[in-house]
Amino acid sequence: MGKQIRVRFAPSPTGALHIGGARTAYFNWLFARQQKGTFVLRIDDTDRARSTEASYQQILDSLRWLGIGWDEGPDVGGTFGPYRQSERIDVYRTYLEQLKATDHIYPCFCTAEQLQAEREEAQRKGRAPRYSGRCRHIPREEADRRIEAGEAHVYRLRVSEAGETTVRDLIRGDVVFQNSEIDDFIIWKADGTPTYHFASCVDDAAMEISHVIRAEEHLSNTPRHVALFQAFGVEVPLFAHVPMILAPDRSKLSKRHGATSVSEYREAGILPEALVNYLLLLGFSPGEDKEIVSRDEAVQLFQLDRVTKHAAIYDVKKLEWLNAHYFRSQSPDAVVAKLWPTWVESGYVRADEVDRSTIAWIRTVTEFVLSRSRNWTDVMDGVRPYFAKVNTYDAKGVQKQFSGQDVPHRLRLVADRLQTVAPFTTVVIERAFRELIEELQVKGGELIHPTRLALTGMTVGPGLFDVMALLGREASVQRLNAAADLIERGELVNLQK
RNA sequence: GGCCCCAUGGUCAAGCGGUUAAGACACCGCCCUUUCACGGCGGUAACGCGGGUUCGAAUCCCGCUGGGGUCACCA
Repeated sequence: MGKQIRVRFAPSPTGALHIGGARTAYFNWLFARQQKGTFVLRIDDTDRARSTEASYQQILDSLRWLGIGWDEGPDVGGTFGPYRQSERIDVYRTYLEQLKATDHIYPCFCTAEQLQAEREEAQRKGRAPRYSGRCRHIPREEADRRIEAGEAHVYRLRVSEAGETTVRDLIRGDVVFQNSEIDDFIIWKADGTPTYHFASCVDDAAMEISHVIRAEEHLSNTPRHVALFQAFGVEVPLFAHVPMILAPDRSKLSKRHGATSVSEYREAGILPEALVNYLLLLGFSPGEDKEIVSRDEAVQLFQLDRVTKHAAIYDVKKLEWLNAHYFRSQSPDAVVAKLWPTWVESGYVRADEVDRSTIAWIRTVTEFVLSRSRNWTDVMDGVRPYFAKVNTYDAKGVQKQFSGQDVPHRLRLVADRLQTVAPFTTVVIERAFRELIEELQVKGGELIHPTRLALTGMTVGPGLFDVMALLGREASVQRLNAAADLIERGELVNLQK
Protein backbone atom coordinates (compact mmCIF):
# COMPACT_ATOMS: atom_id res chain seq x y z
CA MET A 1 0.00 0.00 0.00
CA GLY A 2 1.78 3.03 -1.24
CA LYS A 3 5.00 1.23 -0.57
CA GLN A 4 7.81 1.47 -3.07
CA ILE A 5 7.76 -1.41 -5.52
CA ARG A 6 11.27 -2.76 -5.86
CA VAL A 7 12.15 -5.90 -7.78
CA ARG A 8 15.42 -7.48 -8.74
CA PHE A 9 16.95 -9.88 -11.19
CA ALA A 10 19.94 -11.63 -9.66
CA PRO A 11 21.80 -13.88 -12.08
CA SER A 12 25.03 -15.62 -11.18
CA PRO A 13 27.72 -14.97 -13.77
CA THR A 14 28.56 -18.61 -14.31
CA GLY A 15 27.43 -18.81 -17.91
CA ALA A 16 25.46 -17.10 -20.62
CA LEU A 17 22.02 -15.64 -19.98
CA HIS A 18 19.56 -18.47 -20.47
CA ILE A 19 16.18 -17.89 -22.09
CA GLY A 20 14.57 -18.88 -18.80
CA GLY A 21 16.57 -16.23 -17.03
CA ALA A 22 15.77 -13.76 -19.77
CA ARG A 23 12.07 -14.35 -19.28
CA THR A 24 12.38 -13.92 -15.52
CA ALA A 25 14.27 -10.70 -16.10
CA TYR A 26 11.63 -9.53 -18.57
CA PHE A 27 8.77 -10.25 -16.17
CA ASN A 28 10.58 -8.36 -13.42
CA TRP A 29 11.15 -5.46 -15.79
CA LEU A 30 7.54 -5.42 -16.98
CA PHE A 31 6.24 -5.46 -13.42
CA ALA A 32 8.57 -2.66 -12.35
CA ARG A 33 7.73 -0.47 -15.33
CA GLN A 34 4.02 -1.01 -14.95
CA GLN A 35 4.01 -0.35 -11.21
CA LYS A 36 6.33 2.64 -11.59
CA GLY A 37 8.73 0.73 -9.42
CA THR A 38 12.45 0.13 -9.48
CA PHE A 39 14.21 -2.67 -11.28
CA VAL A 40 17.47 -3.70 -9.65
CA LEU A 41 20.14 -5.78 -11.33
CA ARG A 42 22.23 -7.62 -8.79
CA ILE A 43 25.02 -10.05 -9.53
CA ASP A 44 24.99 -13.13 -7.33
CA ASP A 45 28.62 -14.08 -7.63
CA THR A 46 29.24 -15.55 -4.20
CA ASP A 47 30.61 -18.58 -5.98
CA ARG A 48 33.98 -17.09 -6.80
CA ALA A 49 35.27 -20.23 -8.42
CA ARG A 50 32.58 -20.51 -11.06
CA SER A 51 31.91 -16.83 -11.64
CA THR A 52 33.67 -15.20 -14.55
CA GLU A 53 34.03 -11.67 -15.75
CA ALA A 54 33.17 -12.82 -19.26
CA SER A 55 29.82 -14.19 -18.15
CA TYR A 56 29.13 -11.02 -16.25
CA GLN A 57 29.73 -8.91 -19.33
CA GLN A 58 27.75 -11.26 -21.52
CA ILE A 59 24.73 -11.18 -19.23
CA LEU A 60 24.65 -7.39 -19.12
CA ASP A 61 25.13 -7.36 -22.85
CA SER A 62 22.26 -9.77 -23.48
CA LEU A 63 19.95 -7.83 -21.21
CA ARG A 64 20.74 -4.58 -22.97
CA TRP A 65 20.27 -6.19 -26.34
CA LEU A 66 16.84 -7.39 -25.27
CA GLY A 67 15.95 -3.85 -24.31
CA ILE A 68 15.67 -4.69 -20.62
CA GLY A 69 17.23 -1.80 -18.77
CA TRP A 70 17.80 -1.55 -15.02
CA ASP A 71 17.50 1.37 -12.66
CA GLU A 72 20.12 0.24 -10.20
CA GLY A 73 22.97 -2.14 -10.88
CA PRO A 74 26.69 -2.77 -10.82
CA ASP A 75 27.44 -0.48 -13.76
CA VAL A 76 25.03 2.34 -13.01
CA GLY A 77 25.19 2.26 -9.23
CA GLY A 78 22.38 3.24 -6.91
CA THR A 79 21.69 4.02 -3.29
CA PHE A 80 21.70 0.39 -2.22
CA GLY A 81 25.02 -0.61 -3.77
CA PRO A 82 27.35 -2.21 -4.31
CA TYR A 83 25.41 -4.59 -6.55
CA ARG A 84 27.83 -7.44 -6.81
CA GLN A 85 27.72 -9.87 -3.93
CA SER A 86 31.47 -10.29 -4.04
CA GLU A 87 31.71 -6.65 -2.96
CA ARG A 88 29.18 -6.92 -0.17
CA ILE A 89 30.96 -9.13 2.33
CA ASP A 90 30.82 -6.37 4.97
CA VAL A 91 27.05 -6.24 4.72
CA TYR A 92 26.82 -9.99 5.22
CA ARG A 93 29.13 -9.79 8.25
CA THR A 94 26.91 -7.13 9.77
CA TYR A 95 23.84 -9.28 9.39
CA LEU A 96 25.73 -12.27 10.69
CA GLU A 97 26.68 -10.36 13.83
CA GLN A 98 23.10 -9.24 14.25
CA LEU A 99 21.83 -12.80 14.13
CA LYS A 100 24.54 -13.87 16.56
CA ALA A 101 23.47 -11.13 18.94
CA THR A 102 19.82 -12.11 18.74
CA ASP A 103 20.73 -15.78 19.14
CA HIS A 104 19.01 -16.73 15.87
CA ILE A 105 22.06 -18.68 14.82
CA TYR A 106 24.58 -20.98 16.41
CA PRO A 107 27.99 -22.35 15.49
CA CYS A 108 28.14 -25.91 14.26
CA PHE A 109 31.34 -27.91 14.45
CA CYS A 110 30.23 -30.99 12.56
CA THR A 111 32.56 -31.89 9.73
CA ALA A 112 31.43 -32.25 6.17
CA GLU A 113 32.30 -35.94 6.28
CA GLN A 114 30.23 -36.45 9.39
CA LEU A 115 27.23 -34.79 7.79
CA GLN A 116 27.70 -36.66 4.57
CA ALA A 117 27.65 -39.95 6.48
CA GLU A 118 24.49 -38.96 8.33
CA ARG A 119 22.79 -38.03 5.10
CA GLU A 120 23.59 -41.36 3.57
CA GLU A 121 22.39 -43.12 6.70
CA ALA A 122 19.10 -41.27 6.55
CA GLN A 123 18.75 -42.05 2.85
CA ARG A 124 19.25 -45.73 3.55
CA LYS A 125 16.61 -45.74 6.24
CA GLY A 126 14.27 -43.89 3.98
CA ARG A 127 14.18 -40.77 6.12
CA ALA A 128 14.50 -37.20 5.02
CA PRO A 129 18.16 -36.17 5.09
CA ARG A 130 17.96 -33.45 7.68
CA TYR A 131 20.52 -31.98 10.03
CA SER A 132 20.34 -33.71 13.41
CA GLY A 133 20.72 -30.55 15.46
CA ARG A 134 23.68 -31.96 17.31
CA CYS A 135 25.42 -28.64 17.84
CA ARG A 136 22.24 -26.73 18.54
CA HIS A 137 22.48 -27.01 22.26
CA ILE A 138 26.19 -26.60 22.82
CA PRO A 139 26.51 -24.09 25.67
CA ARG A 140 27.62 -20.63 24.69
CA GLU A 141 30.83 -20.81 26.74
CA GLU A 142 31.90 -24.09 25.19
CA ALA A 143 31.17 -22.84 21.71
CA ASP A 144 33.14 -19.69 22.29
CA ARG A 145 36.05 -21.69 23.67
CA ARG A 146 36.14 -24.02 20.67
CA ILE A 147 35.97 -21.10 18.26
CA GLU A 148 38.74 -19.42 20.22
CA ALA A 149 40.79 -22.58 19.88
CA GLY A 150 40.46 -22.27 16.14
CA GLU A 151 38.08 -25.14 15.55
CA ALA A 152 36.46 -25.03 12.12
CA HIS A 153 32.80 -24.14 12.25
CA VAL A 154 29.84 -22.92 10.27
CA TYR A 155 26.75 -21.05 11.41
CA ARG A 156 23.27 -22.45 11.27
CA LEU A 157 19.92 -20.75 11.59
CA ARG A 158 17.71 -21.93 14.43
CA VAL A 159 14.45 -22.92 12.78
CA SER A 160 11.61 -23.64 15.13
CA GLU A 161 10.32 -27.17 14.85
CA ALA A 162 6.70 -26.37 15.55
CA GLY A 163 4.22 -24.55 13.41
CA GLU A 164 4.21 -23.81 9.75
CA THR A 165 5.54 -21.24 7.31
CA THR A 166 3.43 -19.69 4.61
CA VAL A 167 4.92 -18.38 1.41
CA ARG A 168 2.74 -15.73 -0.15
CA ASP A 169 3.09 -16.31 -3.86
CA LEU A 170 1.30 -14.04 -6.31
CA ILE A 171 1.18 -16.69 -9.01
CA ARG A 172 0.34 -19.75 -6.92
CA GLY A 173 -1.40 -18.35 -3.90
CA ASP A 174 -0.32 -19.23 -0.37
CA VAL A 175 1.96 -22.23 -0.15
CA VAL A 176 2.22 -23.77 3.30
CA PHE A 177 5.22 -25.70 4.61
CA GLN A 178 5.48 -27.51 7.94
CA ASN A 179 8.37 -26.13 9.93
CA SER A 180 9.31 -29.67 10.88
CA GLU A 181 10.34 -30.07 7.24
CA ILE A 182 12.91 -27.35 7.48
CA ASP A 183 16.17 -28.10 9.25
CA ASP A 184 18.73 -25.78 10.74
CA PHE A 185 20.44 -24.91 7.48
CA ILE A 186 23.87 -23.38 7.08
CA ILE A 187 24.02 -19.66 6.46
CA TRP A 188 27.75 -19.11 6.91
CA LYS A 189 30.47 -21.34 5.61
CA ALA A 190 33.62 -22.43 7.43
CA ASP A 191 35.71 -20.38 5.02
CA GLY A 192 34.12 -17.23 6.36
CA THR A 193 31.76 -16.56 3.48
CA PRO A 194 27.96 -16.55 3.36
CA THR A 195 25.94 -19.24 1.63
CA TYR A 196 23.78 -18.31 -1.32
CA HIS A 197 20.54 -18.39 0.68
CA PHE A 198 21.92 -16.05 3.29
CA ALA A 199 23.54 -13.61 0.89
CA SER A 200 20.44 -13.52 -1.26
CA CYS A 201 18.12 -12.78 1.65
CA VAL A 202 20.43 -10.23 3.19
CA ASP A 203 20.54 -8.40 -0.12
CA ASP A 204 16.80 -8.59 -0.66
CA ALA A 205 16.31 -7.19 2.83
CA ALA A 206 19.03 -4.55 2.58
CA MET A 207 17.92 -3.48 -0.88
CA GLU A 208 14.32 -3.30 0.30
CA ILE A 209 13.05 -5.63 -2.38
CA SER A 210 9.26 -5.73 -2.23
CA HIS A 211 8.57 -8.53 -4.72
CA VAL A 212 10.84 -11.46 -5.39
CA ILE A 213 10.04 -12.64 -8.90
CA ARG A 214 12.20 -15.62 -9.74
CA ALA A 215 12.23 -19.12 -11.19
CA GLU A 216 10.06 -21.88 -9.78
CA GLU A 217 13.05 -23.92 -8.73
CA HIS A 218 13.37 -21.60 -5.74
CA LEU A 219 9.90 -22.25 -4.39
CA SER A 220 10.96 -25.17 -2.24
CA ASN A 221 13.71 -23.08 -0.69
CA THR A 222 11.48 -20.16 0.06
CA PRO A 223 10.35 -21.18 3.55
CA ARG A 224 14.03 -21.01 4.55
CA HIS A 225 14.18 -17.55 3.11
CA VAL A 226 11.07 -16.54 4.99
CA ALA A 227 12.68 -17.81 8.19
CA LEU A 228 15.70 -15.64 7.45
CA PHE A 229 13.66 -12.51 6.83
CA GLN A 230 11.86 -13.13 10.08
CA ALA A 231 15.15 -13.56 11.90
CA PHE A 232 16.31 -10.24 10.44
CA GLY A 233 13.13 -8.71 11.76
CA VAL A 234 12.19 -7.22 8.41
CA GLU A 235 9.03 -7.44 6.38
CA VAL A 236 8.90 -10.57 4.27
CA PRO A 237 8.67 -9.72 0.56
CA LEU A 238 5.94 -11.05 -1.66
CA PHE A 239 6.97 -13.83 -4.00
CA ALA A 240 6.15 -14.85 -7.54
CA HIS A 241 7.66 -18.07 -8.77
CA VAL A 242 7.49 -18.24 -12.53
CA PRO A 243 7.32 -21.67 -14.12
CA MET A 244 10.30 -23.20 -15.82
CA ILE A 245 10.94 -23.49 -19.51
CA LEU A 246 11.39 -27.08 -20.61
CA ALA A 247 12.89 -28.73 -23.68
CA PRO A 248 10.60 -30.46 -26.21
CA ASP A 249 11.11 -33.78 -24.40
CA ARG A 250 9.93 -32.20 -21.14
CA SER A 251 13.38 -32.38 -19.62
CA LYS A 252 15.34 -29.46 -18.32
CA LEU A 253 16.69 -27.26 -21.07
CA SER A 254 20.33 -27.94 -21.83
CA LYS A 255 22.93 -27.55 -24.54
CA ARG A 256 21.87 -30.68 -26.34
CA HIS A 257 18.52 -29.08 -27.10
CA GLY A 258 20.11 -26.51 -29.36
CA ALA A 259 20.15 -22.81 -28.72
CA THR A 260 19.31 -22.02 -25.11
CA SER A 261 21.11 -18.77 -24.46
CA VAL A 262 20.14 -15.31 -25.53
CA SER A 263 23.45 -14.76 -27.25
CA GLU A 264 22.97 -17.85 -29.39
CA TYR A 265 19.62 -16.58 -30.61
CA ARG A 266 21.20 -13.23 -31.26
CA GLU A 267 23.91 -14.82 -33.35
CA ALA A 268 21.33 -16.91 -35.16
CA GLY A 269 19.72 -13.70 -36.36
CA ILE A 270 16.71 -13.60 -34.07
CA LEU A 271 15.63 -10.04 -33.41
CA PRO A 272 15.36 -8.91 -29.78
CA GLU A 273 11.77 -7.74 -30.29
CA ALA A 274 10.83 -11.24 -31.46
CA LEU A 275 12.58 -13.02 -28.62
CA VAL A 276 11.09 -10.81 -25.96
CA ASN A 277 7.65 -11.18 -27.53
CA TYR A 278 8.01 -14.94 -27.61
CA LEU A 279 9.18 -15.07 -24.02
CA LEU A 280 6.12 -13.11 -22.95
CA LEU A 281 3.78 -15.52 -24.73
CA LEU A 282 5.53 -18.42 -23.07
CA GLY A 283 3.72 -18.28 -19.76
CA PHE A 284 1.38 -15.38 -20.22
CA SER A 285 -1.61 -14.60 -22.36
CA PRO A 286 -2.11 -10.94 -23.21
CA GLY A 287 -5.75 -11.63 -24.01
CA GLU A 288 -7.89 -10.51 -26.93
CA ASP A 289 -6.17 -13.06 -29.12
CA LYS A 290 -3.10 -10.89 -29.28
CA GLU A 291 0.12 -12.55 -30.33
CA ILE A 292 2.21 -9.61 -31.46
CA VAL A 293 2.99 -7.62 -28.36
CA SER A 294 5.62 -4.91 -28.17
CA ARG A 295 7.49 -4.10 -24.97
CA ASP A 296 5.37 -1.01 -24.43
CA GLU A 297 2.14 -2.91 -24.92
CA ALA A 298 3.37 -5.64 -22.64
CA VAL A 299 4.01 -3.11 -19.89
CA GLN A 300 0.35 -2.18 -20.12
CA LEU A 301 -1.07 -5.68 -20.41
CA PHE A 302 1.16 -7.68 -18.09
CA GLN A 303 -0.42 -9.12 -14.96
CA LEU A 304 1.75 -11.09 -12.60
CA ASP A 305 -1.17 -13.05 -11.21
CA ARG A 306 -2.09 -14.22 -14.69
CA VAL A 307 1.24 -15.86 -15.37
CA THR A 308 0.67 -19.56 -15.94
CA LYS A 309 1.48 -22.01 -13.18
CA HIS A 310 2.79 -24.84 -15.31
CA ALA A 311 6.08 -25.23 -17.10
CA ALA A 312 6.16 -24.42 -20.81
CA ILE A 313 7.94 -26.24 -23.56
CA TYR A 314 9.66 -23.87 -25.90
CA ASP A 315 8.86 -24.14 -29.57
CA VAL A 316 11.38 -22.67 -31.98
CA LYS A 317 8.81 -22.66 -34.76
CA LYS A 318 6.69 -20.04 -33.12
CA LEU A 319 9.74 -17.96 -32.28
CA GLU A 320 10.70 -18.10 -35.94
CA TRP A 321 7.23 -17.06 -36.96
CA LEU A 322 7.34 -14.08 -34.65
CA ASN A 323 10.81 -13.28 -35.87
CA ALA A 324 9.64 -13.36 -39.48
CA HIS A 325 6.96 -10.87 -38.58
CA TYR A 326 9.35 -8.44 -36.97
CA PHE A 327 11.95 -9.13 -39.60
CA ARG A 328 9.78 -8.10 -42.51
CA SER A 329 8.67 -4.97 -40.77
CA GLN A 330 12.22 -3.63 -40.64
CA SER A 331 12.93 -0.75 -42.97
CA PRO A 332 14.99 -1.66 -46.04
CA ASP A 333 17.42 1.08 -45.09
CA ALA A 334 18.07 -0.52 -41.73
CA VAL A 335 18.66 -3.86 -43.39
CA VAL A 336 21.05 -2.34 -45.91
CA ALA A 337 22.98 -0.68 -43.12
CA LYS A 338 23.15 -3.87 -41.13
CA LEU A 339 24.28 -6.02 -44.04
CA TRP A 340 26.59 -3.48 -45.64
CA PRO A 341 29.82 -4.73 -44.03
CA THR A 342 29.00 -8.28 -45.06
CA TRP A 343 28.28 -7.18 -48.58
CA VAL A 344 31.50 -5.28 -48.79
CA GLU A 345 33.30 -8.37 -47.61
CA SER A 346 31.55 -10.49 -50.21
CA GLY A 347 32.48 -8.02 -52.92
CA TYR A 348 28.84 -7.18 -53.56
CA VAL A 349 29.29 -3.50 -52.91
CA ARG A 350 32.22 -1.10 -52.64
CA ALA A 351 32.96 0.12 -49.16
CA ASP A 352 33.18 3.67 -50.44
CA GLU A 353 30.15 3.50 -52.71
CA VAL A 354 28.48 6.89 -52.87
CA ASP A 355 26.76 6.85 -56.23
CA ARG A 356 23.16 7.81 -55.66
CA SER A 357 21.58 5.60 -58.25
CA THR A 358 23.64 2.61 -57.18
CA ILE A 359 22.60 3.09 -53.58
CA ALA A 360 18.98 3.56 -54.54
CA TRP A 361 19.21 0.39 -56.57
CA ILE A 362 20.68 -1.53 -53.65
CA ARG A 363 17.89 -0.27 -51.48
CA THR A 364 15.26 -1.43 -53.95
CA VAL A 365 16.81 -4.86 -54.32
CA THR A 366 16.81 -5.17 -50.56
CA GLU A 367 13.23 -4.03 -50.30
CA PHE A 368 12.00 -6.63 -52.77
CA VAL A 369 13.96 -9.43 -51.17
CA LEU A 370 13.15 -8.40 -47.62
CA SER A 371 9.41 -8.65 -48.15
CA ARG A 372 9.74 -12.39 -48.66
CA SER A 373 12.41 -13.14 -46.07
CA ARG A 374 12.12 -14.53 -42.57
CA ASN A 375 15.70 -13.97 -41.44
CA TRP A 376 19.15 -12.72 -42.43
CA THR A 377 20.00 -15.90 -44.28
CA ASP A 378 16.97 -15.47 -46.49
CA VAL A 379 18.03 -11.94 -47.35
CA MET A 380 21.60 -12.97 -48.04
CA ASP A 381 20.47 -15.77 -50.31
CA GLY A 382 17.82 -13.74 -52.03
CA VAL A 383 20.07 -10.84 -52.75
CA ARG A 384 22.97 -12.79 -54.21
CA PRO A 385 21.81 -12.98 -57.85
CA TYR A 386 21.67 -9.20 -58.05
CA PHE A 387 25.19 -8.69 -56.83
CA ALA A 388 27.05 -11.71 -58.12
CA LYS A 389 27.18 -13.91 -61.16
CA VAL A 390 24.85 -16.87 -61.25
CA ASN A 391 27.02 -19.93 -61.12
CA THR A 392 24.66 -22.50 -59.71
CA TYR A 393 21.11 -23.42 -60.60
CA ASP A 394 18.46 -24.95 -58.39
CA ALA A 395 18.52 -28.69 -59.14
CA LYS A 396 14.81 -29.29 -58.99
CA GLY A 397 14.26 -26.19 -61.06
CA VAL A 398 16.65 -27.38 -63.75
CA GLN A 399 14.86 -30.68 -63.91
CA LYS A 400 11.50 -29.05 -64.19
CA GLN A 401 12.14 -25.90 -66.18
CA PHE A 402 15.17 -26.62 -68.34
CA SER A 403 14.29 -30.07 -69.62
CA GLY A 404 12.07 -29.01 -72.52
CA GLN A 405 13.48 -29.37 -76.05
CA ASP A 406 13.05 -25.76 -77.02
CA VAL A 407 13.98 -24.10 -73.76
CA PRO A 408 17.34 -22.79 -75.00
CA HIS A 409 15.71 -21.42 -78.10
CA ARG A 410 13.01 -19.71 -76.08
CA LEU A 411 15.52 -18.21 -73.69
CA ARG A 412 17.32 -16.68 -76.65
CA LEU A 413 14.04 -15.35 -77.98
CA VAL A 414 13.41 -13.68 -74.65
CA ALA A 415 16.92 -12.25 -74.71
CA ASP A 416 16.39 -10.89 -78.22
CA ARG A 417 13.09 -9.37 -77.27
CA LEU A 418 14.59 -7.66 -74.24
CA GLN A 419 17.02 -5.92 -76.59
CA THR A 420 14.06 -3.98 -77.96
CA VAL A 421 12.60 -2.91 -74.67
CA ALA A 422 12.89 0.73 -73.75
CA PRO A 423 12.68 2.12 -71.23
CA PHE A 424 13.78 -0.97 -69.41
CA THR A 425 11.18 -0.77 -66.65
CA THR A 426 8.87 -3.33 -65.11
CA VAL A 427 5.70 -2.44 -67.01
CA VAL A 428 7.37 -2.06 -70.38
CA ILE A 429 9.26 -5.30 -69.92
CA GLU A 430 6.09 -7.09 -68.98
CA ARG A 431 4.27 -5.78 -72.04
CA ALA A 432 7.01 -7.01 -74.36
CA PHE A 433 7.24 -10.33 -72.53
CA ARG A 434 3.50 -10.91 -72.76
CA GLU A 435 3.60 -10.22 -76.45
CA LEU A 436 6.23 -12.88 -76.89
CA ILE A 437 4.09 -15.31 -74.92
CA GLU A 438 1.24 -14.57 -77.31
CA GLU A 439 3.41 -15.08 -80.36
CA LEU A 440 4.80 -18.36 -79.12
CA GLN A 441 1.35 -19.50 -78.07
CA VAL A 442 2.58 -20.92 -74.79
CA LYS A 443 1.28 -20.57 -71.28
CA GLY A 444 2.81 -17.76 -69.29
CA GLY A 445 4.47 -20.03 -66.81
CA GLU A 446 6.21 -22.00 -69.56
CA LEU A 447 8.24 -18.97 -70.41
CA ILE A 448 8.33 -17.22 -67.06
CA HIS A 449 9.74 -20.05 -64.94
CA PRO A 450 12.69 -20.97 -67.15
CA THR A 451 13.46 -17.30 -67.51
CA ARG A 452 13.56 -16.77 -63.77
CA LEU A 453 15.80 -19.77 -63.31
CA ALA A 454 18.16 -18.58 -66.04
CA LEU A 455 18.28 -15.12 -64.55
CA THR A 456 18.72 -15.95 -60.88
CA GLY A 457 19.48 -19.64 -60.61
CA MET A 458 16.50 -19.84 -58.28
CA THR A 459 12.87 -20.80 -58.59
CA VAL A 460 11.70 -18.35 -56.00
CA GLY A 461 11.94 -14.63 -55.60
CA PRO A 462 10.33 -11.33 -56.52
CA GLY A 463 8.08 -10.96 -59.55
CA LEU A 464 9.96 -11.79 -62.74
CA PHE A 465 9.56 -8.38 -64.35
CA ASP A 466 10.86 -6.71 -61.24
CA VAL A 467 13.79 -9.07 -61.33
CA MET A 468 14.60 -8.13 -64.90
CA ALA A 469 14.23 -4.44 -64.23
CA LEU A 470 16.59 -4.72 -61.28
CA LEU A 471 19.11 -6.76 -63.23
CA GLY A 472 19.03 -4.39 -66.14
CA ARG A 473 18.96 -5.20 -69.83
CA GLU A 474 22.56 -6.09 -70.32
CA ALA A 475 22.83 -8.57 -67.48
CA SER A 476 19.46 -10.09 -68.26
CA VAL A 477 20.33 -10.73 -71.89
CA GLN A 478 23.73 -12.05 -70.98
CA ARG A 479 22.37 -14.48 -68.39
CA LEU A 480 19.63 -15.77 -70.65
CA ASN A 481 22.09 -16.54 -73.42
CA ALA A 482 24.58 -18.00 -71.00
CA ALA A 483 21.96 -20.35 -69.59
CA ALA A 484 20.91 -21.34 -73.09
CA ASP A 485 24.52 -22.16 -73.91
CA LEU A 486 24.93 -24.24 -70.79
CA ILE A 487 21.80 -26.23 -71.44
CA GLU A 488 22.79 -26.94 -75.03
CA ARG A 489 26.27 -27.97 -74.06
CA GLY A 490 24.92 -30.15 -71.29
CA GLU A 491 27.16 -28.48 -68.76
CA LEU A 492 24.45 -27.69 -66.33
CA VAL A 493 24.74 -30.97 -64.52
CA ASN A 494 27.74 -29.76 -62.58
CA LEU A 495 26.17 -26.48 -61.66
CA GLN A 496 23.09 -27.74 -59.90
CA LYS A 497 22.56 -27.06 -56.29
C1' G B 1 12.34 -41.54 -0.72
C1' G B 2 10.10 -36.90 2.20
C1' C B 3 8.15 -32.21 1.02
C1' C B 4 6.38 -28.58 -2.63
C1' C B 5 4.35 -27.14 -7.43
C1' C B 6 1.76 -28.47 -11.81
C1' A B 7 -1.79 -31.13 -15.47
C1' U B 8 -6.94 -28.19 -21.86
C1' G B 9 -4.95 -30.31 -29.24
C1' G B 10 2.05 -31.92 -31.31
C1' U B 11 3.49 -26.77 -28.96
C1' C B 12 1.91 -21.92 -26.60
C1' A B 13 -2.65 -20.72 -24.47
C1' A B 14 -8.22 -18.77 -23.47
C1' G B 15 -11.76 -20.81 -20.11
C1' C B 16 -12.80 -19.43 -13.43
C1' G B 17 -20.45 -24.26 -12.57
C1' G B 18 -24.46 -24.26 -18.06
C1' U B 19 -19.68 -22.49 -24.40
C1' U B 20 -20.97 -25.99 -30.92
C1' A B 21 -14.18 -26.04 -25.54
C1' A B 22 -11.50 -19.58 -28.23
C1' G B 23 -7.09 -17.92 -30.68
C1' A B 24 -1.84 -18.54 -32.30
C1' C B 25 2.38 -21.72 -34.13
C1' A B 26 3.01 -26.24 -36.77
C1' C B 27 0.54 -29.56 -40.31
C1' C B 28 -3.07 -30.47 -44.54
C1' G B 29 -6.37 -28.52 -48.38
C1' C B 30 -8.35 -24.33 -51.31
C1' C B 31 -8.07 -19.12 -53.01
C1' C B 32 -4.85 -14.98 -54.61
C1' U B 33 -0.64 -15.34 -58.08
C1' U B 34 4.41 -15.89 -63.19
C1' U B 35 7.32 -18.68 -58.61
C1' C B 36 8.16 -17.95 -53.43
C1' A B 37 6.71 -15.26 -49.29
C1' C B 38 2.68 -12.37 -47.44
C1' G B 39 -2.57 -12.42 -47.11
C1' G B 40 -7.62 -14.77 -47.15
C1' C B 41 -10.82 -19.14 -46.40
C1' G B 42 -11.40 -24.04 -44.54
C1' G B 43 -9.75 -28.71 -42.16
C1' U B 44 -7.28 -32.52 -38.79
C1' A B 45 -6.36 -32.20 -33.51
C1' A B 46 -7.43 -31.35 -26.48
C1' C B 47 -10.10 -31.13 -21.08
C1' G B 48 -4.61 -37.70 -18.01
C1' C B 49 -7.64 -41.55 -14.99
C1' G B 50 -11.16 -42.77 -11.02
C1' G B 51 -14.42 -41.25 -7.36
C1' G B 52 -17.44 -37.59 -5.25
C1' U B 53 -20.38 -32.43 -4.73
C1' U B 54 -24.25 -30.46 -7.98
C1' C B 55 -30.21 -30.35 -11.76
C1' G B 56 -25.50 -29.57 -14.44
C1' A B 57 -18.56 -30.11 -14.16
C1' A B 58 -12.60 -28.60 -18.27
C1' U B 59 -14.07 -25.50 -14.17
C1' C B 60 -15.16 -27.24 -6.90
C1' C B 61 -13.31 -31.55 -3.38
C1' C B 62 -10.57 -36.33 -2.69
C1' G B 63 -7.51 -40.21 -4.54
C1' C B 64 -4.42 -42.11 -8.40
C1' U B 65 -1.19 -41.51 -12.43
C1' G B 66 2.23 -38.55 -14.88
C1' G B 67 5.68 -34.39 -15.21
C1' G B 68 8.72 -30.81 -12.79
C1' G B 69 11.23 -28.75 -8.54
C1' U B 70 13.74 -29.18 -3.92
C1' C B 71 16.06 -31.56 0.16
C1' A B 72 24.83 -29.24 -0.35
C1' C B 73 29.88 -25.63 3.78
C1' C B 74 26.56 -24.87 -5.51
C1' A B 75 24.05 -20.75 -7.00
